[in-house]
Amino acid sequence: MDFQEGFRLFIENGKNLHPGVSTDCVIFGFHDNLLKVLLLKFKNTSFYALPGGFIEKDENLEDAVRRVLERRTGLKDIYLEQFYAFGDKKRAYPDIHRIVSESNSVVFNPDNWIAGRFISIGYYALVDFVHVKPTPDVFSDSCDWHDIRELPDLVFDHREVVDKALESLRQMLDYKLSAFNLLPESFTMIELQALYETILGKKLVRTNFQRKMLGLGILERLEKKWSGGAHKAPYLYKFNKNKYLKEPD
Amino acid sequence: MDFQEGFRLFIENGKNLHPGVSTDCVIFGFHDNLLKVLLLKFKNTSFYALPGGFIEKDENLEDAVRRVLERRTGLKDIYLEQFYAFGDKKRAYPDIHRIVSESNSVVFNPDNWIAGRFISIGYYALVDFVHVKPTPDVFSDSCDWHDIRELPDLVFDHREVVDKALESLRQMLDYKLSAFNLLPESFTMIELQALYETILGKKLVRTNFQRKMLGLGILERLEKKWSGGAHKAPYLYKFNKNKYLKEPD
DNA sequence: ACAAAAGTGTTCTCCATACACCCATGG
DNA sequence: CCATGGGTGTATGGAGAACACTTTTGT
Repeated sequence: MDFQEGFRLFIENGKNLHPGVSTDCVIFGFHDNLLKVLLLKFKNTSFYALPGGFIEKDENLEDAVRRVLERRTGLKDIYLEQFYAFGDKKRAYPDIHRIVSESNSVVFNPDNWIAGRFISIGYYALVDFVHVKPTPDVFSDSCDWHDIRELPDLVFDHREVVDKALESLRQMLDYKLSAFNLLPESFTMIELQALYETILGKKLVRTNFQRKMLGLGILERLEKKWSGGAHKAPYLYKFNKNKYLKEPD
Repeated sequence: MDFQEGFRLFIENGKNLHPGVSTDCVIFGFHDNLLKVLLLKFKNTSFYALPGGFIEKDENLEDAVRRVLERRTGLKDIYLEQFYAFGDKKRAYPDIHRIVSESNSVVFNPDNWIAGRFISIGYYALVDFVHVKPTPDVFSDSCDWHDIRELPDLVFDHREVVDKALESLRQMLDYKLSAFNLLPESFTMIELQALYETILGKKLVRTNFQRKMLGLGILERLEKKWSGGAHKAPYLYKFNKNKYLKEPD
């Protein structure tokens, strides 16, 4: 489906949506020791934006977010945290929607509901990079990972949304032990440490980090890995959800 | 103004409001060593509810909350934290609105916008109990403090909202040092400790508590207090905002 | 004198940090 | 052998909890 037809259907569907509210998703992934965020680029523009969407009239807020996530990543059962509701009165962007529309030969009506103000609920998601199949929507010509330290300019207030998401992620890292959701099913200690270092933006001492992680009693050691390097093969670990659920609170 | 006229005007004003979104305010106060919450009781019913409201079309989300807070408490410049957005699809309560209306001789139209679903942004506020003048709105015959441990049944999902607010308050207590907002300008160490104990729901050791608080370097000691008891008068302390702003982050 | 408030000292545990060092193993 | 991974030991410092004890001061 092309942009024009997609836009027509999208706007028509407005009457089936819960009014006044949108969602923004900061989807974090981890690859090559870099923390990445999934961004869409609007067709025929250089406008980058976070994935997001709207809530259907008979749909739970979180389900609406999961629907968006599944479409952009191909994944169900994603780790998700709500982190903030953005409610500034300036959150209406008719100009951007107009430019995007006109860049795709669509005449934009400024009375269109999409041009109005939305209060947006921000969620961040943690996904296993290798399982994600980034999938653009009809309005985007790309859906790609971007290093969080080198994001392009973002439309709307999405830069602020990303910053707040990262801040929340950092704060919750130890408390919710959510980092494992960014790794594959099995991973090495070195990989886990690299992930923590990347998220927190600082070096950690290997021995202490390993003691701490193993001390949590939530890791299960599997067999060895690799036969590539000229050295000892690292152990593989797996996050044990059962052990995690026993302890906290 | 009576309920009927108020209701008519309120409903008419719907077109000036941002659609689909409401706000809920958990206003905490501290008195007689009890943590209290401000509740409204709908006129001629036994329905208790949190103060809350809607956002005007050209109004910031947080400003909308402050507008409600000022009307219910008489206070500006209230300490405020957003803690959660409630987005369940079942958040529409036509029956309750109908009963409230009919209890006040208003014929309720189920197509009325107020009967629809709202996504509600939850805020908690911390106020100085003695400065608050609880003020009911046209739909309420009382606006009163209630001990958080003995709340009456609440309408809508407001019980869940209160619980989540208290949880957030507890988590943020040390991090944001927000408890001082629940006390008068000046207070004694004993009062401060009682406040912490009430919020956290556990006893604290006096000596350690005082060392910790004084060690934060954010308290300013004033002159003495009292001449009531047959004993030494306690010091009065004041929260020093300047010292607080220097340290954190 | 008494009672409440305030302060000091000490001990323990737990945790994070830091660093030195050893062992294992695959080529 | 040596590079990498994995592990132990140990010292330090800080926070917090527990408790004993002293000092201050208003009536």
